[in-house]
Amino acid sequence: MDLIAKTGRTGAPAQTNYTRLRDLIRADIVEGRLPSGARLKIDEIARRYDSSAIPVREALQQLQGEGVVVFLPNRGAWVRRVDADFLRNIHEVRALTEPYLLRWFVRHRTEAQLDALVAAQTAYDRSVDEEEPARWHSHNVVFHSICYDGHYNHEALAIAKRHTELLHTVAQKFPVSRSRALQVCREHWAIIEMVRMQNEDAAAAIVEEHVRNAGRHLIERMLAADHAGG
Amino acid sequence: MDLIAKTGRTGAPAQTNYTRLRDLIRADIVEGRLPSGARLKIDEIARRYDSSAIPVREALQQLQGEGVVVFLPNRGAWVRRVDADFLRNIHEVRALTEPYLLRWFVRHRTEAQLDALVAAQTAYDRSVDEEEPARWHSHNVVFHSICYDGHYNHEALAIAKRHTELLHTVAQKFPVSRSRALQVCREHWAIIEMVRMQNEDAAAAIVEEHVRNAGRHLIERMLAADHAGG
DNA sequence: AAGTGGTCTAGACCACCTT
DNA sequence: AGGTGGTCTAGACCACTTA
Repeated sequence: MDLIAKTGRTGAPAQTNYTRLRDLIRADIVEGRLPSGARLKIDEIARRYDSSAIPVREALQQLQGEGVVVFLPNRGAWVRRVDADFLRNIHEVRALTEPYLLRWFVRHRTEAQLDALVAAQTAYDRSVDEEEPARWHSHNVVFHSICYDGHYNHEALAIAKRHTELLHTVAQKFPVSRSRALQVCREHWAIIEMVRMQNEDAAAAIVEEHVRNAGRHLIERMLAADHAGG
Repeated sequence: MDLIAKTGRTGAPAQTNYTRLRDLIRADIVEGRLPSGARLKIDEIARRYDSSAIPVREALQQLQGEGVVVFLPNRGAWVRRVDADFLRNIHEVRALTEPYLLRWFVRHRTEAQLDALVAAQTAYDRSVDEEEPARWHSHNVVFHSICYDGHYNHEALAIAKRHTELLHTVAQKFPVSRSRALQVCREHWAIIEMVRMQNEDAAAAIVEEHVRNAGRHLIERMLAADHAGG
């Protein structure tokens, strides 16, 4: 009973305590429950998730590898602080990798994938009208997942995934404006059109600009909130 | 005495045992003393570096984050196995990031940096004539370090550094042919010329081709060695 | 069904910060 | 000097593998 409660094991465990903790802590960081810059005291976290020091440390080490946690030897761990420079940096990398990833999708997409993309974007459109800003972003994630998930280059995907996770933490805190959300939808439809036409170069160019716009908007939002005294 | 021997601490320690182990193990992997695919048994490694289980595990977790070690929960750790697919994948990413990194260097280089680049390449030229193949690669690393090290984008640099490390492990095992080394030198001189002329687009185009050539050659060498029964 | 080796617990140790 | 909290040791535990 205790064991099941602690490890979440139901009967077929190939999961260890530290992988479980890693996933829980990552979710708490990505969703903003452990905010940017928060100190991660080992005992505190161990109590929070009903565990102990070593598995917590291992989880944090893995998360450091993913870039969401920072360790200072003998000084402890923190949630990585995301500032404007960092956002600019990862958007410049995204402006390289996302066109690259998209090109392969344009060449190898199936009709079913195209349909899924249209459906996802239709849901996004509706979300902007009907849901609150904090929920818009998950539609964005879905849209890009459809484009990239099947790519053969797992190293590039790992980089993209890391960026997506880190951006999620910020997107929660600084949701896009309504006008930007509408622009995102237009950009997505433009991408869909080029995917439909199998125009690889045009699709790549649009998504590159799309990423740059996203970066600019997010940084503006963050700086505005900071100056307002957030 | 024992403490100093164990931790390498001389009097001003801001280093922990696991960071020391991480650096030692990484060096052993990168230099090929712990070969691709090797099983990393915790107790064995602990004895090898005169330590114990927990610091070894932490070191290995960090190295997993860097991509040179792979963990399977409850199954242990291995030196990441580098195959042809993996090499193709990271070269495709490098073909994106290196032109990006080089562009900034072309715009912001100093005269002193240009001189350093010429000196480094001159040493490389000489090395191909005078040193054994296994030593050529370090000149390559120096050349690219000069171009990239000052870049503001630390996230892009981290990606590049990770790739450089992983490639070093393979470069040790499959040194380039003499003819390819000579071609590398020509490509480097072409890059230098464009850096001198501050022709950003041309420099980017050359380095992209340079990376693609390097990837092709390395994969060919690896496959040839594998078929020969490596 | 025993062995191997990865994982975790409790508690000691010790680096760093504050007073 | 004392306190906080990160790091490490010894040993128990337990998942997975081989026979």
